[in-house]
Amino acid sequence: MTDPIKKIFTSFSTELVKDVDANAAIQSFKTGDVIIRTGQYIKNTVLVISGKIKVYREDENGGEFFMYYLQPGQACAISMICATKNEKSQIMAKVVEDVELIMVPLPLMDKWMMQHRSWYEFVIDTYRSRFEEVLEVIDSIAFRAMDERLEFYLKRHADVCGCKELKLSHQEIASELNTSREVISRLLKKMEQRGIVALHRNNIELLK
Amino acid sequence: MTDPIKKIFTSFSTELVKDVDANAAIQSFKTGDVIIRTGQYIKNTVLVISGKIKVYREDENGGEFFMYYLQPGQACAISMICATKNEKSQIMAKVVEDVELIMVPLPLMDKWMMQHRSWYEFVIDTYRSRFEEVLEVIDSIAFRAMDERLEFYLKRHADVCGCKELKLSHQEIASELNTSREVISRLLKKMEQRGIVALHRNNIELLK
DNA sequence: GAAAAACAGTGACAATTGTTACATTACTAT
DNA sequence: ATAGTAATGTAACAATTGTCACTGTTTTTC
Repeated sequence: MTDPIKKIFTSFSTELVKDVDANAAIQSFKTGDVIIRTGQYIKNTVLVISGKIKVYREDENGGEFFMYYLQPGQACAISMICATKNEKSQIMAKVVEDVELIMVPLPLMDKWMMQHRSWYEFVIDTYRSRFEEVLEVIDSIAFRAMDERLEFYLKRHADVCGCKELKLSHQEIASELNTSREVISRLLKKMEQRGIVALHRNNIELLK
Repeated sequence: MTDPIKKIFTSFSTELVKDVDANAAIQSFKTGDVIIRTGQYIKNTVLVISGKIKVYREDENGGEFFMYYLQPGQACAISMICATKNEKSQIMAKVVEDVELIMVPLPLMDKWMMQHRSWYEFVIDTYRSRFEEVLEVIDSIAFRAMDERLEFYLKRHADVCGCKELKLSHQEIASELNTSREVISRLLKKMEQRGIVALHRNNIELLK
């Protein structure tokens, strides 16, 4: 197991990798699985070895607002933050591509901060990059209308999947931007007319 | 100087207070001063002794979206995050009530993490509480219409000032919610009709 | 292969928010 | 006291977004 950890979490020191290997459990989830629900207690810090996870903020009425992706080599900042205080999860995380996760038990997360410089830096860097990502999300909702938010949304998805073909239904996009399907259909049509996308069933092709 | 630090940052250990006292500079700012601008490099972690600061996210067109307050006993999470990586500020911070700040130089922020357990916990707790606050902000914009956002905004301000009389102009509120004054005037009038507020010049009185 | 379910397109209209334009009121400074 | 400025009120209209109703198409299921 040491090898893949070393490969994916390149900044980890040799001793840290050993410690991870010795103490952390590997867990697998399938596409569609919900790893953490809002309100659940978090008992582990989650590191992603393979696959993809989408992180959402939920509201009382069942709304699921998409915030960001978690990818191999990354960790869930919320799980770090909550873990240290044994708090409830403020977010919901759903698997969108089968994942293998390293589950680091709560006490170790804390202990390693003092023992391993590279863990400390990884954690701080995770905080920083997530905070920045969340601030960008705020930008997009606070300063932008739905058409620009949609473009921002599609771009982020394309970046993560590394391709121009997004396998998303209009309904799915609408839910994740907290609007209605009709609005998304309308805006996508306009984008198609402007030559930015080509629309197919369950498939949006980015042309630029 | 030791005394006020001890009093305000109650979780700090005696040794930490000594270290802060010996190494950190105290700096004062007046109401209206901008402490950090977007894009500026951050060289210190900022702790608030007295006064109040408002933290904003800016866009290219001069929009200033209000995110949260910083109050005595709190620290700027962004300044911690950026400091460790010597990054540019992603936010703008404005004094709304004369402040005294402790400026902790970048290298110490890091060093103390290893040396002082109480500093470590303070930093982690700052991350956590800011992250949670920012997630709540996302809720309010992602899931709520302007009328509810306005109520949320007014409530937060009342919580911080600890009073029912908010000294805010409609224009000010509009800027901080990134909408127009007319919209705010309109919504406030409706709230007045519902008996939630009483409107005066530069003064909104919360009735419930 | 027929029925059901999921996906997408679209027109009509409602509600909310943004914009323009101007009036009125209340403070401020000299 | 008066001129000037800042703050607020408000009507009318535009633009965006949300909702409803209905259509057609593709995929899935039995």
